[in-house]
Amino acid sequence: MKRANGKQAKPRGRPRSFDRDAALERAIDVFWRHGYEATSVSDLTAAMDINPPSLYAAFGDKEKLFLEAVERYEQQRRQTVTKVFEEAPTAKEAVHRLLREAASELACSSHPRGCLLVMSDTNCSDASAHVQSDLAQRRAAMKASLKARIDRGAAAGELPRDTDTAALAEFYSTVFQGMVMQARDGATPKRLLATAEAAMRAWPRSVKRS
Amino acid sequence: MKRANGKQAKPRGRPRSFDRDAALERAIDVFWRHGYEATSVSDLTAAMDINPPSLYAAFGDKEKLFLEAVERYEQQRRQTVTKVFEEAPTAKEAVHRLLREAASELACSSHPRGCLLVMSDTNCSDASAHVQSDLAQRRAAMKASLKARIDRGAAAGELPRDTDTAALAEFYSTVFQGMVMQARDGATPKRLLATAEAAMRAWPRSVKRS
DNA sequence: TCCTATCTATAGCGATCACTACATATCGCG
DNA sequence: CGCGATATGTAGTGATCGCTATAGATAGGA
Repeated sequence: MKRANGKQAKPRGRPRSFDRDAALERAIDVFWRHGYEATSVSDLTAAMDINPPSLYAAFGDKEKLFLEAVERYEQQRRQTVTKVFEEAPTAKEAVHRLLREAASELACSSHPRGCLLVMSDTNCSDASAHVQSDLAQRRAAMKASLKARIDRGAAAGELPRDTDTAALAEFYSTVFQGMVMQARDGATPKRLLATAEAAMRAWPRSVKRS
Repeated sequence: MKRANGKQAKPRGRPRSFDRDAALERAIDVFWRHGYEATSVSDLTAAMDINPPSLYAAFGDKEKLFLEAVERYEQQRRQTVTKVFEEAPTAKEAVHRLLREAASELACSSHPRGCLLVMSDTNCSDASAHVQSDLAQRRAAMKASLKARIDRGAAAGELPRDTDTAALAEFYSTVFQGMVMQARDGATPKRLLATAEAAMRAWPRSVKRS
């Protein structure tokens, strides 16, 4: 809004007395734990250690804060996924690494369980329809990037010619979202990994003997 | 509570002016759409076409009403699943039918999308921990009955001897929960069916040629 | 008919929701 | 220093939350 030309201007009034980035990280943690609607503004101000007016001045309102939290969360996720997709030699290996990474990450003890993008999309009233459609778009984008990586493998001849890559991408997205729910229900990284390995058995096999 | 001996006693006071079962069905529909926390008592009284005191007299409170709704919902589901498990000749066929039935049911237009047991387990505050643990128990029971059917097949020699049936049950539970989320995001029965078929490719294959 | 029991509708309880008016504090600039 | 600008803490706004006190309505039993 106010920073469009110079990289750092000189703010005129009283300076902010808290670290905006650190506060946003705290907000991500709370939203990650409870989702959008179930997180109250007083939950947020308590976790961020600021008062409501500071929150509203710095982030707009609860919805804008959430969307900014989601954006930052997903930037980091996107970085990981992109790296996995680029470094894996084949589409199968890319999916395999993605699910293995998910198995260890979804039940990691250093942050809340599950995925922020999935934590807010059930148990919601009509009031948050705008937030819901934003999240749905992001999930669709994730599925699309998975399909793009599979298509690359298909173009390289890694898959049977009649493979439905959209269906394959949807299947592995489904497995991922299921793993999120399992992690929420207390699944260990080990059990999530077993599920990931099982899912890889569904990878299309060539008709001719390999 | 009050009806323990005779099958139908003669109530003394003013009779209830609404159909308790029909009202419960309406409540199931609302909870199914929005989950537990995101459904307000006024949402419920509006849908059930009664006033708050009638709701509280007939069902206790919002939590008891939800648990009763879940119980009725699951009784019906359990009936279907039990029938599928008993009639299918093999464990593989049982799982296959279960996923196909889920594909058509989760995106059926005659009721809300998704599964009531899954609709309430994200986006929730600490206040509903009791409800959450009830739902978690029910999901665990569903997974256990799936494992029991697979074990029956394993005992009949349908599976490789070293098969981890618990992991297999967990994998197909994961796929089911993922399908619930996909249905929430607008997946059609056709696409859900494609995902179900993909999941069946992960069924363990015997080492020796069949 | 009157009493008790139960259900019904109205109206409102205290608590919490997302959010903000207001006065005060702290900065750059003149 | 004073002045405008921005941030801060206090203390609240009206709306909604889950839930209920109360009084009137409607039944069976005396």
